[in-house]
Amino acid sequence: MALHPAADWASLAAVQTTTRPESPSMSRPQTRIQQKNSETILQAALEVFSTYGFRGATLDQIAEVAGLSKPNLIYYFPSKEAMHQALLTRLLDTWLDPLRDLDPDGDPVAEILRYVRRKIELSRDYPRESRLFANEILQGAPRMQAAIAGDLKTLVDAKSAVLLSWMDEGRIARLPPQHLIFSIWALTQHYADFDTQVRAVLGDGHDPFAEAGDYLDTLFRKLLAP
Amino acid sequence: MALHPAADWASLAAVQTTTRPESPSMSRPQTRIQQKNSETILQAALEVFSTYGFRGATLDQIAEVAGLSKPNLIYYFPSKEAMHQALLTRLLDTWLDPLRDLDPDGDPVAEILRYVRRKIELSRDYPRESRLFANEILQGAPRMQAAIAGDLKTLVDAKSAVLLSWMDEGRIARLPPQHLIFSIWALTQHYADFDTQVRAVLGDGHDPFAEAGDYLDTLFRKLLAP
DNA sequence: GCGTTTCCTGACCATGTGGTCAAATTCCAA
DNA sequence: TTGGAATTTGACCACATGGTCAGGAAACGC
Repeated sequence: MALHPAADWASLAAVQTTTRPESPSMSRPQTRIQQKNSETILQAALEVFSTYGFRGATLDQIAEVAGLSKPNLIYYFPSKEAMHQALLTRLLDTWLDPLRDLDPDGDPVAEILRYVRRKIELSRDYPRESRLFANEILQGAPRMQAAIAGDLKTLVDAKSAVLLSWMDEGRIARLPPQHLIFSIWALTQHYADFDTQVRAVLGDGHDPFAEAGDYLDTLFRKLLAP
Repeated sequence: MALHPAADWASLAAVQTTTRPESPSMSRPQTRIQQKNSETILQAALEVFSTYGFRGATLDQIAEVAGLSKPNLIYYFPSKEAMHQALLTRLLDTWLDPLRDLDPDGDPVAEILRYVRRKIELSRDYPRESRLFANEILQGAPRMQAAIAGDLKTLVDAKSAVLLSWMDEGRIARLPPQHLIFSIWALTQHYADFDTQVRAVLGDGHDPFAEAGDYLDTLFRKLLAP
């Protein structure tokens, strides 16, 4: 008799700004149908949210893309809000993983270039996720404030310390570490978020992401050279 | 007896994807009241559109921000669409001006750094405009396709040629010129579009735009050095 | 096969939304 | 001061939207 079987409420706490009092922590089993349909719904929701933002997206549209009825969506997720939350939660991990992997014991330039490369690959392979994130931040991060000021800031602070130590050792140029990280985000996500513009300006016969990979490799090599 | 007195239809043609057949090109006079109110409305619309995107914005919200009644909005602009168009049209000029000013006869590095500085200032002083633009492109530029593939591409092509000639003369490093331009856009607009994130990560006691100005100056100096 | 749980949907509802309209009010030149 | 034009708005409309609900259809354990 469990309502909204697929919604993994426990995992939402991470992103939620206001804490829910209850969280029934219901029957976890997840049947195969549940697995499949909630995934279908999330993919459709990602498609629509990433294009129109939270307010601009409609359940009817998501239902159409998912090929399911509107009440069926609500069977799996209690609300539009919940779909959005589920997407954001999942997104944040994917997004931060590459930065987490920055190895303090590795070669500084190689580590940073590897991070840049992985971020470009994320932009190429998951542009909708990138746009979903961009939409959320553009709107002032109303549903991610906590995660940004919390997990994300903590991680950036930690990695900034690593960068600073590399700079102190003279292994890379001395630069404001946070802004260095911002520039990696800006440059890589630009190719996903502004894809339309990039392609229109480049015209035909270009592979934006391949070119971006080379260009950014050069850029950061020159920037980081002590 | 002119309806929608403030809407400057002639100027909209530039951005419009589908060409309007008529365009009455009505009485241009523009009374002081018209001037004031249409400006108030556009400011309010900018505020709301830039935050929620076109579909996420509502006339009621815009009316509330403008301090005017909803029918009064429609008295000045025939539709929500028209407000959006008016904003985009105005925006594009402001946005491209600094790039237009890139002087082929000036000192290459100085010219590019000046462009970067002006773009950062735009981000600092007109963040809403930047976000409006970002929102539009994120959604696939449904209302700016023509302008992007037209005016903007033309301008970028022209300036790319200038950059290439500078590279040929060995005055700046050889780089793909379009991507060089993209990186200027990405890095400068990031500070307006992702302001929330930037501030959350930096924490208190920072002046994001001032720091960005210095950082980007360094970045492009190193990047452009032959 | 059968009872129970899971899954699905047509019909519906309250509210929000873009936009209209007739009438009221304000502005301004003669 | 007054008459016509410009400006403003309350009331309204058709439609879209998020979400509900009662009941039907599959799926599953036995």
